[in-house]
Amino acid sequence: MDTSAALITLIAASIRRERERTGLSLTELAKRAGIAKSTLSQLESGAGNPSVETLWALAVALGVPISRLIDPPRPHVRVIRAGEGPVTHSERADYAATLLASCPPGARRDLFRIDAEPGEARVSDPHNPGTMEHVIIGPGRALVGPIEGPVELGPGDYITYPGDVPHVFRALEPRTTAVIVMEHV
Amino acid sequence: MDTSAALITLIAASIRRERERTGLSLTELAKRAGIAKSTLSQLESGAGNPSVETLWALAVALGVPISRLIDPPRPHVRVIRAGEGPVTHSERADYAATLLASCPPGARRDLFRIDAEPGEARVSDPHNPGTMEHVIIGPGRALVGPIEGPVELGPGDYITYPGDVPHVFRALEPRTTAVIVMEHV
DNA sequence: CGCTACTGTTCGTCAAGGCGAACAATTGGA
DNA sequence: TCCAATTGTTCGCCTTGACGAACAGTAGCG
Repeated sequence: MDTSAALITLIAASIRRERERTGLSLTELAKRAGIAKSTLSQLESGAGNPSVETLWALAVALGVPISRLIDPPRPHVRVIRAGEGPVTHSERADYAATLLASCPPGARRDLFRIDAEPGEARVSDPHNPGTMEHVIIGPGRALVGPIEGPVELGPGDYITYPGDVPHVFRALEPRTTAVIVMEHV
Repeated sequence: MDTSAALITLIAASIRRERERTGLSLTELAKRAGIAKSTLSQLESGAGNPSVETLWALAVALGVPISRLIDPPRPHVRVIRAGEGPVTHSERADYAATLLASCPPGARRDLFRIDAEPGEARVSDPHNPGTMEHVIIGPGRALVGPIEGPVELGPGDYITYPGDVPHVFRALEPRTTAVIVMEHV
């Protein structure tokens, strides 16, 4: 319906407004996106039901993912204490992954807390194409990354790598913890 | 261009194919989505540049976020060592936020590492509507959450709350660290 | 063998999106 | 002050997406 369309457009308009000080006028944005400024004008005014191509061009020109222009939100406060929560992938004694925030609804990422002990490297099979993983090491040290080139990381270190190739996590010190953000396509 | 459109359609088609065994035919999906099956047929065949309304209806009927039907992937391995990286919001001596992974391109979230010392509570102004924050505490303790009801958290604890209301982060112990995933709409 | 109910396809029609040009309304130098 | 270069708006024209009906291709059952 035009309610959704209106949402989209308003969001796009607000994003542009934020960068208006940096000289991002309606005309300029239309030029960068390669769409008619008349089209953009109508869009921002709340009318219209843009095609994906148009929306795509707009998102690229704005430097934001299309999702930013579309998907709706959801509020809630939730706490999971250390030691609580569902434990997935706990098939081994030296590696426990706690699922903090699962993907649905409305999100594209899974959030895990890792508690690991030194031992065998844990090798993960490739996830869906386009998946990205973000790892932040807490206390401890670990060897993390694609199987063909893992990196040794210490407390506070951060690494990101494609999740659609085999990758590895191997704790190098006792009671090594980490946070993993698994981002789906 | 039709390359992007083709991508979208192919993805949608493959999602449906996955559920074909559960009786999700093209006709059935079109009916549920409230769009003409001719439209869906052309879409899945790779032709067309669907409007947002159409795509929206399709995504809802499939029970997947629109992002799933659109956004492309991106590969890369990147490491930011503790102490390195751009430091934003470091206006205070007792609170430093390091930006690990910024939102564009292709993502909907910002990833921060927080290093904080006990002191004044850091109050964040509301972000864009629909924003969600996920916080995982590393070493230390902190008071985190919406300003009207923050929660005391210890190592490994996790909390999520809306980012579009005023919220607070106050370290309770020296050298408290945390990981914050800020998820945009 | 039909008959039925379904699959997904292609056709013609209508409405709507996207385009460019012409349009007012502001700003900024010279 | 006047001219130039912006701003974002509104107009007709053309293309194209979305629709519904008619279409061919397949099971499944009496």
